[in-house]
Amino acid sequence: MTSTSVIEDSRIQRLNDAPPREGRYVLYWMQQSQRAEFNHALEYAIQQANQHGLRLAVCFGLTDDYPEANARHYRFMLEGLQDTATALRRRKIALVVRKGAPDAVALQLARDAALVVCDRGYLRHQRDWRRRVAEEAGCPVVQVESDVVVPVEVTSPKAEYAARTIRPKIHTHLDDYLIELRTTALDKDSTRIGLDGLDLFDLDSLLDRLDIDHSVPPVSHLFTGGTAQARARLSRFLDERFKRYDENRKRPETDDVTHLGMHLHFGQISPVYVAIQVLESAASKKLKDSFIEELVVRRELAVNFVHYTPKYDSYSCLPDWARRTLAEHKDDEREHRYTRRELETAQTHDRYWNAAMRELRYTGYMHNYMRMYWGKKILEWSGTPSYAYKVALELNNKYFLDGRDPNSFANVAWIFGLHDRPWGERDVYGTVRYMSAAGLERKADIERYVEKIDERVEAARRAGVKFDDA
DNA sequence: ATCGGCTCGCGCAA
DNA sequence: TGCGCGAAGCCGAT
Repeated sequence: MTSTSVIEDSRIQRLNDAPPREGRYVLYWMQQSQRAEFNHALEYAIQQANQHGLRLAVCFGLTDDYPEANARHYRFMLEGLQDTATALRRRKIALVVRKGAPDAVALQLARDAALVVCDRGYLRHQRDWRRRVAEEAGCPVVQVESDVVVPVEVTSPKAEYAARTIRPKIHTHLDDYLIELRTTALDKDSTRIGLDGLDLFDLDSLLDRLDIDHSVPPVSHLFTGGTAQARARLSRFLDERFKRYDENRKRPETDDVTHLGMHLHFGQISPVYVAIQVLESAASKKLKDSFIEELVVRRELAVNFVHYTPKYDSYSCLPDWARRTLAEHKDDEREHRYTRRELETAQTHDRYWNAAMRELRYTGYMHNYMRMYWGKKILEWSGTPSYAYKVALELNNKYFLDGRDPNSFANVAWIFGLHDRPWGERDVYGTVRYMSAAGLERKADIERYVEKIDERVEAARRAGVKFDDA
């Protein structure tokens, strides 16, 4: 691994052809990569500011109608932004957070900018924001892709069929992209750039003033947002848990996982940084390989999916064979049927499933292995597969701290056959992969998982996590 | 404990 | 055109 301050050209894209112009500053419109370190967009913006002899402004648009987001997500994100504002100040940069639609905030501040730099998001609304800013800014807009290891179009020009088809494509490029990002010092002190923004100091009152859904409470007692927290989690994982990662990934009663998904979702830590830390650790090659498989291959398969599948959030995103077989079995008799409300409040006959749902509701997280079982049973217990898909995706996005991530859409669709292959045919599922409670009992100490969740729910309640419908 | 079949289609070899 | 093989499994046979 080499050390360099050069940012790979393939991470950088011009989003319009507006001519250069005079301006008071270079603007970095931070929206996805919410961090002050190992952020290619930020370093690129600093380099541009230095080249133009200008100061740098960094802005963030805080909208109160982000699709499906609620107080749980906002709290975690704002904790991270607090952290990021402090870290930027140490680099002589002010973070200007303004209330409003992200594209509108970026355009306000773009009026006095010579150049706008933005980071990259792959969901429909994230792309729409950037398209509008590119069309209306009146100055060059440059997008820098910093939240994947291999840029999405470098990996592949199309929607990949499965992990096995994207895996070799990603591995071909890994060495070219797993490189350190050296920081560049900003020449002109930009601490007092004279742009007013929200005060992030008092998060409670800021959250109160936002017109958002408060029915899902924050889970700060367990998960606090921010780059510092993310780094601490990573180093604790590497020191204490990584050695058991392989054997315990299918054991939800353990906690030998990173819990980095939520930090990656808000861009609070870079996947390139995480991968480098893991590869430089003393662990065995086998462990490193299985970690890279999750962090890079599967995560970037999800990015590939949402990027190249216009309807990534609709039942029609499923492969033909899966929709065909599920349609053939849609009238099969269901042994159990539950309403969305019964599912949401964890009132089924299945104690394991209820524990998984309660983990999600009260902690904002669910063990990776239980996510599969959780989704498969929603398919099994719903009237139709397309309704099951809708319910699974909605519950996922409402309660997971990292809901609405590309991974959310890929993981939920996987339940219904995406990126998978057919298996033995049975009722309701057709040839879509089935999972059983017996499998959990065989592979894990599932009773201990149920006990662990009972304790965790109790702790959450003591910390003030409460629901009106409970 | 371990193994093969289940069942579809991609991607590569020929 | 044929063939190997696959995002995390299940089940029954041995």
